[in-house]
Amino acid sequence: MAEADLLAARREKLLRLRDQGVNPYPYSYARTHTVAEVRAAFGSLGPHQRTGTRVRLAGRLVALRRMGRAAFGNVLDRSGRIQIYASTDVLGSELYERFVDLDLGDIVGVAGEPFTTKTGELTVDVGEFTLLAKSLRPLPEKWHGLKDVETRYRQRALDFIANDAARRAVEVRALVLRSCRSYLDAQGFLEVETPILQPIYGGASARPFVTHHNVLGRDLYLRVAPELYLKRLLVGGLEKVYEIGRNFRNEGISSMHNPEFTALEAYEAFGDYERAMELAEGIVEACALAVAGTTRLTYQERELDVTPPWRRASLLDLVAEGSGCDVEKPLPELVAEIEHRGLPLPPPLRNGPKGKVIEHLLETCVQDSLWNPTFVLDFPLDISPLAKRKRGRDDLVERFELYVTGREVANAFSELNDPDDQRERFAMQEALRAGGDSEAQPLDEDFLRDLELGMPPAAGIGFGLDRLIMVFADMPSIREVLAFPPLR
RNA sequence: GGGUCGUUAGCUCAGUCGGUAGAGCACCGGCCUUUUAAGCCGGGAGUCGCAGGUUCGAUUCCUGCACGACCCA
Repeated sequence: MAEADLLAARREKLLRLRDQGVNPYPYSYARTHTVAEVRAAFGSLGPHQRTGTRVRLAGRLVALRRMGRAAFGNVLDRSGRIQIYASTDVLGSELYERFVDLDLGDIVGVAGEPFTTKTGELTVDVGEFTLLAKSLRPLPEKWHGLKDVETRYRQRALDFIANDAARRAVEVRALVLRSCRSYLDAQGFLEVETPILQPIYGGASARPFVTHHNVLGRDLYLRVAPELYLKRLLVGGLEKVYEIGRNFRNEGISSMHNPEFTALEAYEAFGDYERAMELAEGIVEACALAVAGTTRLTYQERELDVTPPWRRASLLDLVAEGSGCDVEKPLPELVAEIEHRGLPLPPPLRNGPKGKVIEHLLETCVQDSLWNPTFVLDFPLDISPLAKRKRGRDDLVERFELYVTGREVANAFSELNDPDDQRERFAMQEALRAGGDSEAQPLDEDFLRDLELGMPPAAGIGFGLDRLIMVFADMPSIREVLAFPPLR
């Protein structure tokens, strides 16, 4: 039937119900049990058992199998789906006819006795039912469901009705956020909120979105990271702070990138990046236990073990091993060797900075192999303007990136707190910007002034939570873990 | 930005070496009191993504565009 006819048929039924005095959109329903609660209470019965009790369920009617004067259906609520049974024996013929006149997709309340069928399936024998919301549109196919990716993303509510995995991803996000908060709260951290609209952006190498404040008459940036504000809280003596919120980076969309993404940043005074590693292990372990009950997971049909402690490897060692290149060479010689070996190198990188070349080698020759959690340690100073120099190496900083399933999920430093060094780093960034690097970080005088007050040495870490959620939700694309993915 | 693939009924998909299209589910009617992708009988349902081109004729071939997926930058 054409879609218009399907819609018209439901509209006619809606009118008919109103004529019969039925309110198709009543105000509330006193539910006593979710589906999961019914299963928890009665799930262990053998076949052909009655319970002698009555439950009130509410949810969406997602299947209806008529057999003359009896029918089976399925009701789906937040916690799952359960079979229901309706018969003229219990309802009488008039109510029964009304029951089987329900449409797939209708939201209903049903009250009745849980029992088990001859096959042992837990079923609710409907004694009363109430239409709670008439559905005026057809549902996707019951067996194959809704598969078309474009429709799934454009009509996400329909996707959540039809696909359990889509709903599960929303739940996993909530579990991950809750676990991060519980872990950090238990460690004595304070959850804070810092500006999203910023007069100067900073804290990450990225191009910003620009917006405009009419009353102030000035442009503002959507933050690319909360880092500089969180550090100013450290200066202010808050000592252990974290923020969970949206960052915005003006870049493309891919299976790993979304222009707005959820970040967790945590800063702890008096620690260094060793402490940040402990935090990373603790946070991920807590999430794994909350979502899966174990730290031995499966991601995309491959085993993934996130049990701490994790592998630690130096960036330069990994890159040297993965690319075969001598990364201690000066930039021109390194570029020559890369090209001699036939490795890809985007032309703009040939002029450096050298750190970007090494980072590129990490991405192209190493990262895919970093499946179980791996701390990649000690980054080049020239691409790390907010991190403290590595003890004993002037060209490196105490910084790590955490890789899981071949993807970067976190980035952490021993935070730079020497205001004069920080000013020099900003100057290096300004020079890069002058050289055409649109992602270089702008100098922030207010931040420097606060650093001059004295910021305690500190561990700092930032997680891309969407990517972490992908791991725990076993999803291959960031769009699958966004309730409403971006659309063109 | 580049390459490859895709877009057919509400949904999931076939198909047409160029002659305006099919199935299952869903929907409508009938039968059916333990089904669970229920079953049986019957029925209706399509601008074949959009716009051009070639052709007697295009859903099919060609070009462009839109949207999407994957890969590359």
